[in-house]
Amino acid sequence: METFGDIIKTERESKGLILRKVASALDIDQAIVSKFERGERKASKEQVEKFAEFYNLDKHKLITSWLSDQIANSIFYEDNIKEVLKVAEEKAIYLKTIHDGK
Amino acid sequence: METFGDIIKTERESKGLILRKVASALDIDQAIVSKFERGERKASKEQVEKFAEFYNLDKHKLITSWLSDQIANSIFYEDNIKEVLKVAEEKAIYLKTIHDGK
DNA sequence: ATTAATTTGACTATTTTTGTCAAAACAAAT
DNA sequence: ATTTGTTTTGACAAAAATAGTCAAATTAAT
Repeated sequence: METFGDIIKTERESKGLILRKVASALDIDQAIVSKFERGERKASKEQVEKFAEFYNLDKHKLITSWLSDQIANSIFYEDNIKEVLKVAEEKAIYLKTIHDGK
Repeated sequence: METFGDIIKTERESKGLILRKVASALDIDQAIVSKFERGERKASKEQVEKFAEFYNLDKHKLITSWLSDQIANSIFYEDNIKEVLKVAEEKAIYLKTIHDGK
């Protein structure tokens, strides 16, 4: 249950890199990278992909982590989380079929 | 699997109301109500609650429908929808515990 | 064909998000 | 304990997304 921030922070530390280096390599302000790591700001999908490439992480897994963070943050205060997500899944899969099949 | 828009449109029609009436009762521009019904614009939570009250619908159910629409729209193009939602559920439930328990 | 109802789109205002920067806080090392 | 390196914070401005208003266009009904 790691957040996107946890993942990129752990990865950076395991590689012994400092924020400034990562920031310049990815062309993102280091203050922003710091905020990403602590979940204070939300990265764009493009930025998530940059991190995946830079740290050599599975892009799909990282995006899954990032997307699920956002969804979780948008509904954690609701009291019928499971129901909401169950319905959301049905709808998403339905939308997917008409999207693909269209 | 009804969307929020489907619900409020069906409800309006079953009660034989015209957009203008609903719009004025809820103090929302009729163009916006029309767009809500067709899913072209996203309502705020306050607006969803207004609709629930006006049409005498279960507030939680309507919010569930509205929230799930949004989540579905945000991920339907992903190819691992189920995984994303599974992780999101774990995270949301976790966040809920620290939120409540805090 | 007239009237009524809905939908569309352009426009503005407001809010939210984004990036940038410098200073503050913190940590490590000498 | 002061210097040096790193991370975090917050203020600010620019840019983008969202929201509401309105009138005209379209569609439907009588």
